[in-house]
Amino acid sequence: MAGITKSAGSAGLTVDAESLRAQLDLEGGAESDIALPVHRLAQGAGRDPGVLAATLAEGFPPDPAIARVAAHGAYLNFRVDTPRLAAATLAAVLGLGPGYGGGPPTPARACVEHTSANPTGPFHIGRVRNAIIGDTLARVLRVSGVPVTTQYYVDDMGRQATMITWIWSMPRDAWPAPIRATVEGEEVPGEKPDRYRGRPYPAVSAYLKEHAEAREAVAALVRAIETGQAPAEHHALAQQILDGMLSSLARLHIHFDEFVWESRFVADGSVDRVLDRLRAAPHAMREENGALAIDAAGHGLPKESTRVVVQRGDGTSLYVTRDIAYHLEKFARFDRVIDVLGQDHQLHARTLAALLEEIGEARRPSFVIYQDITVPEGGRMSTRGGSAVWLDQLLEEAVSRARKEVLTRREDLPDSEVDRIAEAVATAAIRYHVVRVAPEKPVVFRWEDALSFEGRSGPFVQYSYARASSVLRKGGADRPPYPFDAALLTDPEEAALVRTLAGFPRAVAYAARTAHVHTIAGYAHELADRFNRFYHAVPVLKSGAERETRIALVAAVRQTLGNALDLLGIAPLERM
RNA sequence: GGGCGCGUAGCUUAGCCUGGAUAGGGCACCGGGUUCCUAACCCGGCGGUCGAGGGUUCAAAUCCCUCCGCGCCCGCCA
Repeated sequence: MAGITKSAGSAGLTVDAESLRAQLDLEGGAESDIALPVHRLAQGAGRDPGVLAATLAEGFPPDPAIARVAAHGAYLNFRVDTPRLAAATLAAVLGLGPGYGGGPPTPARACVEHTSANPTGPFHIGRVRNAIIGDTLARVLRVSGVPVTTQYYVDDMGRQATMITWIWSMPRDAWPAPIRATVEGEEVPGEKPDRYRGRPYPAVSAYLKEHAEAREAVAALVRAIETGQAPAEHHALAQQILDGMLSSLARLHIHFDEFVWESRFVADGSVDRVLDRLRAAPHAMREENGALAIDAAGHGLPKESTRVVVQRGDGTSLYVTRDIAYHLEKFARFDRVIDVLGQDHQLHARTLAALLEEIGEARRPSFVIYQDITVPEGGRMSTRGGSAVWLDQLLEEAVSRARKEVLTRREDLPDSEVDRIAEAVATAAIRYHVVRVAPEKPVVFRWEDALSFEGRSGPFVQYSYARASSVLRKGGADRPPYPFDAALLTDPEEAALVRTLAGFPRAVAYAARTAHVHTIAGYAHELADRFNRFYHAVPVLKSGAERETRIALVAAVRQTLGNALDLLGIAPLERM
């Protein structure tokens, strides 16, 4: 940087280092590691860009970090000094270990709320994107130095959960026939509770559409729950189904720090306090039947959704109102509040923000919105339409395929090890497949894509990690120290690998700043890819004087790959 | 109708915030590579009007406008 300003100075230009920095291309191209297009400078000075680039290259003072400067057309290309970069990078990776890529601790506490699926049945693929994005984001923020608490908001207040209680609190012979049919005949002993208890749900939902008296019964139950008169089994049913869903998520290495039950905000009076504030809000209005609404026009909501009802005519609360209470609590405990939401909740998010403004609350959550996972036939995955694929089904299929893959290449492993590897490979494939796409892009669920173990996949990264582990193992270099002489790393593949390694902290910082966690998946693939190329091009254990140094490089790759896998919630494998 | 998002080779995806040099991967397809550290790998090839049109700019996949197509939402559901 200083070199450029100096060179520009001797060429008779004054340049602002700040604006110059913004123009630098840090990724570089085929010819460079760092590039500077000089068009803008040339234009400002009324010079010819090509000539100016050449002049600047000529006048560039020697810099130990820069091996070579050359003008190429209107571009100034810098090649960094590989040994120097390698020395710094290897020292950082090997010195920091699991901490490489992370940031210093920061005091601002964050809450990441994600998943929060209603406890009404098994977890399906349509919901898994939320869980994977949310969990990955929490991991990325944590290593970036942010103290993160993850929360799962359990809706035990709404109609959905109430429908489960309604049906299960009735004696079985009192169930309407079409609903009863869903649990009879194919009842499986020992079936997961989410599956078993969720079985009647689609039928109940359909039944209610046709039967007003059943709808009224459910509404009465909602009122009872609201006033603390919930049937004894209400909470236990929700907990059972939740436990079933959580055991599936646990296989994807997704866990939560806290579970926040929605009913709490009704029970502790905070919803009432929110309603008091809403009643006093500038745009509150009372509907004919006693319902309370807010005219939220002027808060930037789309035209036809400005009248927001916050309390039903029968006095019961609504989801958005309870959500305000929940957010007020989050604001009291955390400095940053992040909600991971499907795009179908987009309007809810904006409504929430509008209502927070209505009651004079200055703070807002930030939202990570992702598009749905759809089925190939079109449309979202639906339990009722029978298009839902359960996460458990996907896991089962993935494990069975992974097992087959392991067995075709490893006959030497004990069964327990095969199982362990198959499970790890299966979850890697699923997590990677879901997280690799930018959240704003829609994803169509296809079995063959979700179960891919090669190319741009989780298992590919795991494989590279296992390969690096194998090299270290065979080289008798399982543990530090890893002495190295960076001056020996002169092969182009080594240089490229070092540059990729050096880019990890930047990749993590970017993901943390933008919540675009899919970029970590891209980085992991890039590093694995570079390592595989290096592996094929350059001998490690069979090399001569470079052996120690290359072993150190492999150790650094293994460490960084491991750190990236950890961010993705994927288990590293020493062998596979 | 309104709001939000998306549209990049046969399929899939990165890049868009912060405009720069021949738009980067993967799958599929074609051709190679294993007496050698794990072939879930590597090398080469094929394949692109970056949805369409206009504008801004020395320079547009990227910024602005219009249009087209697809998805979601517009409940006293969550």
